[in-house]
Amino acid sequence: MPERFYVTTPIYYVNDRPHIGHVYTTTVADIVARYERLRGKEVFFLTGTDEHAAKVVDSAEAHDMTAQEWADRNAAQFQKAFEDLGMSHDDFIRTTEDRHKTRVLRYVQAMMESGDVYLGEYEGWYDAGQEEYLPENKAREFEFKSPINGKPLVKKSEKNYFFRLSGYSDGLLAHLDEHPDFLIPPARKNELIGRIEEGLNDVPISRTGADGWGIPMPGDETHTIYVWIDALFNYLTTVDTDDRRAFWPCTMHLLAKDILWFHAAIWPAMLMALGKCPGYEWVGLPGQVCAHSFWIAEGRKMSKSLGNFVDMERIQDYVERFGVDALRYFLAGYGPVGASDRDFAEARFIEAYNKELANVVGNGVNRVATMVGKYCDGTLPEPGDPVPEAEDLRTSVHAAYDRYVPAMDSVRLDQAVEAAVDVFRAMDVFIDRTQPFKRAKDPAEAGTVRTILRECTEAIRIGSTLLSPIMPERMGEVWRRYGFAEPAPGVDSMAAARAWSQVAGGTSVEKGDPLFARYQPPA
RNA sequence: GGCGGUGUAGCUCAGCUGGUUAGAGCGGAGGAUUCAUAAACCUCAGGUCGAUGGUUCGAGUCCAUCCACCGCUACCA
Repeated sequence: MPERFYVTTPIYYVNDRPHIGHVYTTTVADIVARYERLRGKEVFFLTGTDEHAAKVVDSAEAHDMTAQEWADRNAAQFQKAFEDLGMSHDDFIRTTEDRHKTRVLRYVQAMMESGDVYLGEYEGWYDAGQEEYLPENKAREFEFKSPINGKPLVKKSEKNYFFRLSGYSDGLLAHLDEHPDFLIPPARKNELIGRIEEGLNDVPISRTGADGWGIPMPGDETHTIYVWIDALFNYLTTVDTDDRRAFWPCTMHLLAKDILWFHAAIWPAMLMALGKCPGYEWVGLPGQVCAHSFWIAEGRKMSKSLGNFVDMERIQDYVERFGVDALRYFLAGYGPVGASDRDFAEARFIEAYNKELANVVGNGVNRVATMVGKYCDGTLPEPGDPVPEAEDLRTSVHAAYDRYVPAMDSVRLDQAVEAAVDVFRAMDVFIDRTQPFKRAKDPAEAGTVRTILRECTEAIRIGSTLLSPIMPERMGEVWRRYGFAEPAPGVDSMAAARAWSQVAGGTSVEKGDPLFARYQPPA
């Protein structure tokens, strides 16, 4: 029975246009999913759309559509974007689907019966645009206008259903203490603990006047389940089926830092509450919440007012110029996976592309293929005479491998990428030291040339395996050219790849076009 | 206001529990080579390690204070 691995992205707000933020989180999830599949695990990778916000109704009206039509149209844009980028998600959940709605109802019903959801009264300043209440002090700070769109806040008092978050601060703190890796990066965990220790209030989880859009509170049609609560449950509803239930608890939730509180405080508390209900004993807490930071665009914060979002059009432009895999490489290697924001800047992209992908990885693959072609008639030779420098190569490659695995396991994609590229750097150094191209002129050295090229081939096999979750298409092409076996599902191909001397001689090696053609900026 | 973080060569950053002349990559300069994508290779950076004051035989590396910026959060108006 293979180990299971369940990874999620947030479900994306269907009123948004897909942009670099969505693409980034989903790409990171995709890389994690591919890596874990390579580890031989049974992976379930989920993404989707969050559709029950009241603003969806407004936007639909503005476009002369029904809310459902509008949601359909926009959800399709996300689906297309992820499809175009080759994401390997196993399912795409939409909160307007019956399979989601029916289960959310059951969960909330159960928590009402257990007393963790109760009817109470809430008074506050409501921001209709954000569908959020602001506490009195906060509202005053913004002069009773929405901090987002500047529209006046509305003083509202209403009966609401509340979730008893206040009852879970000890439970949350204990969980964070017992599971040090529950929330990464560590800086976020400190923030979270600090905030929990300041005290937790119960949170309203329903609103009124939703006009039939959204999921009604069980037994009270006048209330609709607050969209955030509805949305969080997607992680559970999608796998709450007989054949998928074993994927719960979710292994990893990936998300951006702005929605950390919902995922690392409210969501786990809700799961604790639900897990106490009869029939839901199987509902445990997710293994890890991984909160990355933001991309900024060419040094400036992305904002609607600046209109400088890196949108799909711009992303497509990068894909056309550099390829999807190069985009993935940049996102992984230079992205805000840690606690600080990163700059999506063309100059950084081109530098990474030329210096690492073209000059090191692509060039290395090409370099060896050419030599095999010239010195061995394009056929991978059997090893020949010993070459002492090979020991250094193996040591370097294994050291890189051993840095890569823990980096991937902790979602430090930047470090993982660097380690993987180091394999190719080590191979370059090895070639420079041993100079097979000089030895090739001396017939007495034919045996060492064969050995050198075989060693290089091993390095390429291992390096391409490490890079394959990040650049599946290009690394697949390397495997094809060199005749390497494709990783088989269900076995830990990553662990197996570490061993040396796995490539059989006698297979032909194809040179092919440059893997990553050097990019010349238009002068 | 509180808590936390960051501030190291032109740029992007490494520097774990304090210890020989403070590192890498990129950019820039020179050289060498030809197996490779006009690329890969070698050499070259004398930078108050944000500021000041401490602890110590010895501090980017610990302590205090201050400055700048960032994050979470509170409060006042």
